[in-house]
Amino acid sequence: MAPSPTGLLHIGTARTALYNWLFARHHGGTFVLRIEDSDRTRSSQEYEENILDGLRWLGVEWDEGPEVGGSFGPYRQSEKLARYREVVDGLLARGLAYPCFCTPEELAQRRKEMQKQGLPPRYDRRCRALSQEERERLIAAGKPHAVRFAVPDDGSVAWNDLVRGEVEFENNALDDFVLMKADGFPTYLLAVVVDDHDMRISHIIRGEDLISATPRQLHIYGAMEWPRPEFAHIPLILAPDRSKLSKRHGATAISEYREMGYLPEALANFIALLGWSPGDDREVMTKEEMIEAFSLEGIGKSGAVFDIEKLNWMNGVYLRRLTPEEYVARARPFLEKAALVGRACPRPPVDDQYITKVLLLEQERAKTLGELVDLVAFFFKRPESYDEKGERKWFKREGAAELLAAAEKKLASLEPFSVEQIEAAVRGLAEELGLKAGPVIHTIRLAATGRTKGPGLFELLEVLGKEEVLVRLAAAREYVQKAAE
RNA sequence: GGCCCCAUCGUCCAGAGGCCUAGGACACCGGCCCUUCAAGCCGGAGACGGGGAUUCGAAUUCCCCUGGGGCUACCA
Repeated sequence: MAPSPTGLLHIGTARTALYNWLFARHHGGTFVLRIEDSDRTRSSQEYEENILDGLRWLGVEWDEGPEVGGSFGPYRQSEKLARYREVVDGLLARGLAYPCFCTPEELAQRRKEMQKQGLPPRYDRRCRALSQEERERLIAAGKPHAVRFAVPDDGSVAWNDLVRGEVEFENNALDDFVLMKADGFPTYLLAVVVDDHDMRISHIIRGEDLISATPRQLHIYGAMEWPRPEFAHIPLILAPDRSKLSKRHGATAISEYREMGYLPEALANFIALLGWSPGDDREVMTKEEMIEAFSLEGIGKSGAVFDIEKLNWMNGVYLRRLTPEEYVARARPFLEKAALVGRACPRPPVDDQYITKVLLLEQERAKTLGELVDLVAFFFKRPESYDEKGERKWFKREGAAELLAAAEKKLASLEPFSVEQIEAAVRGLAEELGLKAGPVIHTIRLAATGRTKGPGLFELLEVLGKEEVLVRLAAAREYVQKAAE
């Protein structure tokens, strides 16, 4: 797996890494990570860290690569420039590659003209025709140049793609592609081949967007007389409009999902299923199960739309399966980040026990840890307003203020302030008022939380504590009375 | 435009000639449970892009069309 650090770890890249990892684990192979930083203008340390962090967070551990080492390093292309130079010089010496003195500006200009004439925009190979003397003269004169691969005029290249089957490209459809840029950095095409060979890579599993890079890579293997690895091109992850998923479609970085409160195991599980299936109807699977079931045959050929709804569902499943301890440990940082913990509500004291109770009360409802923050906010902050619809339905009712006053009185005398006691009190109150339990419960809920939805009322009130409940009930009562005037 | 790839419910997958009156999951709709929401349970609606061909028989094989996507840089 060889991501280039020119952006945050993308969902697609993460899935490719996951497939590589599952494949390696399934077959007892070695999963190699390499940083493809051959574009020095776009690569950055920050992105590299984001990628490494993201992969580790997802549980995709590499056996060889940056930070862990290995016997076939370096694992960063910027650190092995001399090696690429050596390969290029060999190709140059054998006439399989040639220096090109055309400037990027000239090339762009010619491309534009060809397009205008309705021709495919290709390199005209003019530097291929230069004589040896001319080349030496230009090089001696210090003219900057790139090195291009001399693609044969006819014939074709083909390979048996492990996902797609037989794929073939005609040579005459191929440009004389650049192997080394004028700045001495290799292009992707050269670097991957050299690295894959040096690192003894047996299988290359990558996105379909690189399928057209394959014939050119194959030519380099041929020219170097190196054994070819196997190729498997997996379909792309699509946006809802079925185009390649990109930033304009919303969150595409793994780190963004992490920040939103998705669990790594849920995200990994979901992403794995985008384009792969174990062959049966299993969906929620552990890493071990996926490793066991993984095969390239199980990978589909068509692009998969990233459906956030299903991810949300799956995240909810994982959230609910967490043990209380794990769940609280993972959720807490989100509360802290939202500054809910540590500030606000005077009573009861916001301590570990309180936080745990609050969190557990909402475990079933949250789809993400980020969403959880909103769900539990009222446990830390008194309601500043009341749900509009709820207000119309419960507060504008005849006798709402009286109901709240009666509830205050009744709850004030409870000892202990427990679920059972509260339930008995509230139900008793309904009876006294000649009402069904529903209206009473809903009115109290709105008063205590500002909301119409949430955990069971009795449980919620117990956690909030008597004192706090009474304060809120009084505030709501006053609010209702004032609104009635 | 050229080259390459793809084509089953709205979405993700199952299906590798008869087991398919096409199965599962998300979403959607209805019901149950119930103090609300959520969860859970039960049920419903919903697809083989079109046309040829091969075959006793095609979602599954072949061809054409159509549609979608990717690539087309001294990016990767």
